[in-house]
Amino acid sequence: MAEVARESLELERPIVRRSLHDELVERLRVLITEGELEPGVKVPEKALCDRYAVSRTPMREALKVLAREGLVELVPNRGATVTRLTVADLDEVFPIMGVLEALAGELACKNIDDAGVAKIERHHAQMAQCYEQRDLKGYFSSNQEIHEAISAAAGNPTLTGMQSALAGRIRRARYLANMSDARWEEAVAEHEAMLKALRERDGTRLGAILRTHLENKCATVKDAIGRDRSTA
Amino acid sequence: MAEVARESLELERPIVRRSLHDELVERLRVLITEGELEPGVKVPEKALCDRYAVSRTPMREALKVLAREGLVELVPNRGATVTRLTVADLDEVFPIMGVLEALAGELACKNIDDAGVAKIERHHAQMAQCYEQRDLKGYFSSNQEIHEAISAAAGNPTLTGMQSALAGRIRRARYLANMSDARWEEAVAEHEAMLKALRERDGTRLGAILRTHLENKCATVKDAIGRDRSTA
DNA sequence: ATACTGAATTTTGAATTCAAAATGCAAACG
DNA sequence: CGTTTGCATTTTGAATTCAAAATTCAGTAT
Repeated sequence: MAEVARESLELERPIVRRSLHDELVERLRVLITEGELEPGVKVPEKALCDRYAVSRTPMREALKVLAREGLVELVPNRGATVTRLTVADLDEVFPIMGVLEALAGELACKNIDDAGVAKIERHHAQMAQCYEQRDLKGYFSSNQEIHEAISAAAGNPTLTGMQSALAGRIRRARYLANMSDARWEEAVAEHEAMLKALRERDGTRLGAILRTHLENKCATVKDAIGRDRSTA
Repeated sequence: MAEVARESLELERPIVRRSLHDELVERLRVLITEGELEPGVKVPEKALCDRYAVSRTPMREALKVLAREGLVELVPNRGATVTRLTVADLDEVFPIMGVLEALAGELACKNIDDAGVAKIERHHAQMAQCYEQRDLKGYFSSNQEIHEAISAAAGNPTLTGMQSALAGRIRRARYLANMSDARWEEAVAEHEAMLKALRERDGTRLGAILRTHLENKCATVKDAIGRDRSTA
């Protein structure tokens, strides 16, 4: 009978059909953060429509969303431009990132299990190795994974979402090429302290470390931007 | 000569012509926070288009933006529904609000001038008076003005924007009708402490007070929601 | 009577169309 | 020779149109 068949059917997650505009939001975000669309330039709506073979409707919906994220600026009747990243922007964004990461750290200490800590330990080891080899690219990559892992461990999707939105806004500063040896060493030391606090589940201390870590990072990035006018 | 005329022209702020979709975002936000569009119901796209005499294009753009703000949920091919506000949501949002307000408080202490403090003192007096008269509506109103004034004094538009987005998300809980006398008294005491810290420009203390203030508020709101199933 | 089937209707996503605004450009004027 | 003015072109905002998907509902079979 029908009953049996119905109960034997497992509940699978529904096939995710994404809307065009959702897809576009992601694609455009990449274009901007990767630097293909440079700060200050007008977003070529028509050209992008051709490129992705979509009409202007979903493209414009995507631009509205990106505007809200702060990646582009929408001037009525004059289209979209990629927002410039100024030093003032960094001074606005980094302190916020700081308190959000601190909160994430606190929550992570409350919720994380040993397996979670172990995972972060592995990322940390990876990062330390990159530091030894002066592999800046690899260092940044595992560094990001650590911060994302902490955020995930906090178990607060809203928080994680806000963090990634802010991170996206400043990622464009391709400061990757710029980090003094002294600062780099300091950053690694800060990460050691983080890991220790996390092992001990000391949320307050981890939060404080993360916040100053971000403050220092802000100074570093501002410094890099000051030298490289192309991002401003 | 032309020079003279040109220099005599003052630089005025440009006439703001808002796009339809921008206007709609605000209107819809009000509909949702004021409760005309109740949590859980499907957003009647067609009806709203008729109501505001616009076509579906700007309406859908507005819904995309609201979805990103978390006020509506967009399911592909199934339209928009007003997001329900669950206790879990509050547990996510309030801690974030807490650290953002704390940061705003810290920054405000750094930047605010005496006139700014005086303005907040006035709101505070107003609020205290409402408390004496047990005027809950008025109390909430001046309460909100105080928090907004602190945020404004922080001088960080990004921060203020994030705060108002989060506030909008939880404002719908019309917990206005629910606040125990004991909690109310406590809240007023917390506000007294805030004002004192602000007068003394003690950012760290103000931040800490704001954060616990929000934590307490969260407990109160959760309590109210627990009783009133219509919001959940 | 109840549960399934399938066609009609409605709703949604996206392309196209249309009007208004901005931009570019060249001719006219000082 | 440099400005300014008016026109043509392009770009933008919004309405309309069209196709695909979901929903509704009547009819059928069990």
